[in-house]
Amino acid sequence: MKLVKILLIDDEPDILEFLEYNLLQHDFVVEKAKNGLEGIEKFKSFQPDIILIDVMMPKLNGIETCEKIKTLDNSDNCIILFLSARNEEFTQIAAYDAGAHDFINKPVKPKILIKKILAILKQKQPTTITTKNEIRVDKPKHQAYVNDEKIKLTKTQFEILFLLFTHSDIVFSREKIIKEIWGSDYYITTRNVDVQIRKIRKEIGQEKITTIKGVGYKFNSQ
Amino acid sequence: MKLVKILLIDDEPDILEFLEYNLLQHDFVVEKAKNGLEGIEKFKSFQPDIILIDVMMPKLNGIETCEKIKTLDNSDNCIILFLSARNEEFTQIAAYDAGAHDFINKPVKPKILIKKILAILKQKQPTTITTKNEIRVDKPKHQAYVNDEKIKLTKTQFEILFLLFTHSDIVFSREKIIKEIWGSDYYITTRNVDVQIRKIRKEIGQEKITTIKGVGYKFNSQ
DNA sequence: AAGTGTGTTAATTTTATGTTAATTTTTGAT
DNA sequence: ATCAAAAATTAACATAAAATTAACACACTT
Repeated sequence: MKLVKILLIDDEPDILEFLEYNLLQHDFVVEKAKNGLEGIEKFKSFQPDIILIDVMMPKLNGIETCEKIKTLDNSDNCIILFLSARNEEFTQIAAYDAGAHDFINKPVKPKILIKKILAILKQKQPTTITTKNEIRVDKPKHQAYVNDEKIKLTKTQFEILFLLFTHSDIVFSREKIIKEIWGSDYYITTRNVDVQIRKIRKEIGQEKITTIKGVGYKFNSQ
Repeated sequence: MKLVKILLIDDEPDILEFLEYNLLQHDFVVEKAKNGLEGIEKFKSFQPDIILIDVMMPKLNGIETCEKIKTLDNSDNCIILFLSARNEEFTQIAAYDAGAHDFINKPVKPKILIKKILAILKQKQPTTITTKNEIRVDKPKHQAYVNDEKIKLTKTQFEILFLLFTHSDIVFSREKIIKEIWGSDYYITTRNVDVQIRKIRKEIGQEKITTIKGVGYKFNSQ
């Protein structure tokens, strides 16, 4: 199963530690941020599946941070849960308006928090849509796009593109590609990879995949 | 937009009235049940998108009712929210274990309830009666239409169409289709799926369902 | 200029799917 | 309980599409 990434944003170090401790008991991957700005930066680099964010924070509060994150790429794939000791009605309404998925009252009860997260994950449909420059790859739909235009790729071509795309700038040898796509005990000529790469390039543009002579291929992130 | 059906289960008539009043302000379709047994019956006939259920009820309590509903057909498409004055930890954990999506403390604040429901609906994938291009699928009636004309599909064919239709553009492998329609411990040849797909295509048109060679089938949203 | 690695195209092989018909199972009526 | 009809399932074969290979061209290195 895919690992679930959770970003914690809270100005109180004790709470961060407490939440992290409890989440780590359940194989979640956790990142912490101690204020809204740091949270926004961590969101960009970490690309969490779920954010737990405190409402009351100095400078940028939770709701403002949430609004900001909602304007960023891939925020649709991310669920935002608010934490707060204040359970006044207007705060909660503001949180939902900002795009919150749910509201959790402090003090947080770990068992309930975990249950809630698991319930949410069960609901959440798989997406795995990743965007980079003008290319977009959607695994469940088995569809790649160039500037939002669908392109035609066969199964093998799609899988090779997906592999390179999700590991941008990393060079893959032909042997490595064969191993990843076909499996380690499958024997085909490396020239086959060239042919598939050519067909992918034809669809997404020549320059997107670079050949490193004597080494292999890589997808360029910019 | 598609109408959202909400089933209320609570033994206190006042609360039923109060909830109904507030939900009707927002174009939800509401049904009421005054105990767990009635709730289960209403679930079968009404096929709600969301259930709001009280935990504390005489005879069949909320959690027992929830467990029962979860064993019925289509319960996967239905989100269950618990209402309770008791917010003890063990009650909440039992509720989540029973398949609850969330837990709402009484007294219910209408504005927050509405926000919460809207947030959930935004997350939720489409279900019951949905229309896409010229196709329409009506789950309770077990009937599909092309340009408002009824078409003839058998049970299996309808279910496959419904599965693909409610997850448009997402590719389903034959194995996945078998698992979803027949169940995970049912063994039939994958070729059977092809035959059923052929019959569906014959009714709704060839081009509505695309074959992704080596992967599976998908319903095209446009 | 020879050697190596890659690009490209076309030919070939393999595989997945489409399709039909035959068989088995289920359903529903009497 | 029996039978007929409908549906589900399988089997067999045809066909189209994709994967794979082979062959050759080209660029670059030494």
